[in-house]
Amino acid sequence: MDRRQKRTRENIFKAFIELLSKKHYNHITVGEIIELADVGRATFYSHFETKDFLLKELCEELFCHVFDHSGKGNDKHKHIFYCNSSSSVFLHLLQHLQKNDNNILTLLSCQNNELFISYFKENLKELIKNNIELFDETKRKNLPYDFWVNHVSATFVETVKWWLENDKKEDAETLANYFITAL
Amino acid sequence: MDRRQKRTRENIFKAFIELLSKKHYNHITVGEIIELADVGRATFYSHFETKDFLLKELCEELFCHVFDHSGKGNDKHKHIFYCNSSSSVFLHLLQHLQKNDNNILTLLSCQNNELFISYFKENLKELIKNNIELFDETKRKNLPYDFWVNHVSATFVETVKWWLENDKKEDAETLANYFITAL
DNA sequence: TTCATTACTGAACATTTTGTTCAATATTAT
DNA sequence: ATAATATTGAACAAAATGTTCAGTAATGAA
Repeated sequence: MDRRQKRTRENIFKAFIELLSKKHYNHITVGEIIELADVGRATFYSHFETKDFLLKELCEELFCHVFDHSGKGNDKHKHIFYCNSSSSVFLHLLQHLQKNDNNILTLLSCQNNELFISYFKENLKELIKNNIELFDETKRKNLPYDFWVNHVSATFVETVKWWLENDKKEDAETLANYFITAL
Repeated sequence: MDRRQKRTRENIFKAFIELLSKKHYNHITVGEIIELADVGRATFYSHFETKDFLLKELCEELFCHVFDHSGKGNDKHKHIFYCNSSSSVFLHLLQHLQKNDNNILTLLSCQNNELFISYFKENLKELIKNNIELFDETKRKNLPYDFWVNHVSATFVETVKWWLENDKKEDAETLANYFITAL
């Protein structure tokens, strides 16, 4: 890919994330994005059909990168679920979040976090499905599979949201305990 | 209140709900709303400052009505939590939902349900706080109060969402059992 | 280095949507 | 009946969207 394209794309993403951390998605205009990204209007539209598509591509790029489901590639992220207890799974994920890798924490904390929470949750579900045996066996057997996967994923997401809304006071271990206790 | 005002307001709400059930909030224009509601542009803006305010007022009117927290008024809704088990609480609420009272089911099922889910969840929290003793005592004592309230509320909401996304196949009793089992 | 290719620019443009204004009209409560 | 008030519709400015295109700059490959 042409260096110019990559640079433009990154500048737009960066500007978009910065704006998202400050104001509501609906009130961000293409004009603001291109001004902050310092690219021409025509350039923006040659990269992204609309603002909605920009959002979608940002989500896909970020979340697919962090939650790498493919068997290939390096093992940087795949290790996340190579644990033997559900609490250490949570710890690993939290540690990634705390470092604000790929600005995921920024996006999960922003006004429009529902947009990103849903991506986060969907990716979590895949991970949980692949490690379903780590969680309470009795409940798993007494509930529909989809329901249970959704519940574990939702509980995880809610734990993170609660943590974010309470100024991230707790450390990873404490939070992991809350998660496991609630489940 | 002047009959004209009430009628206009109701027409606008009705048109807005109909549009919300068909398309995304962001893509609904004031022009569409007033056309469907059959009111003048100036009239719309004399009632609601912006589309965002229309949304807010709709939410407040609907949810505050169903979840009547005040001690006064008739007992139509207050009875919801006059139960002696958490599963019958859930049954009561589900029964209300199933009747699509005040179009709440329509809104919780629409494309933008996050907007309404958050109102639903906040109102649920209040009800849960007032009936916290109905739920698992061990967990309640081992988790921060806010965390536990949020978890119960979120689990409830997720159960309803799961039900909606799976074409409402289960009956109220089955769903109540899932909720209690997960909790 | 040269050169063909490709991306970016910026300004102009049509179009859509927003939110306001106001004089004329219709409805309401008393 | 009438005074007060809500609605109308049309016109308006302002803002945002998405497109076009000729000119310029950066890039990768030879």
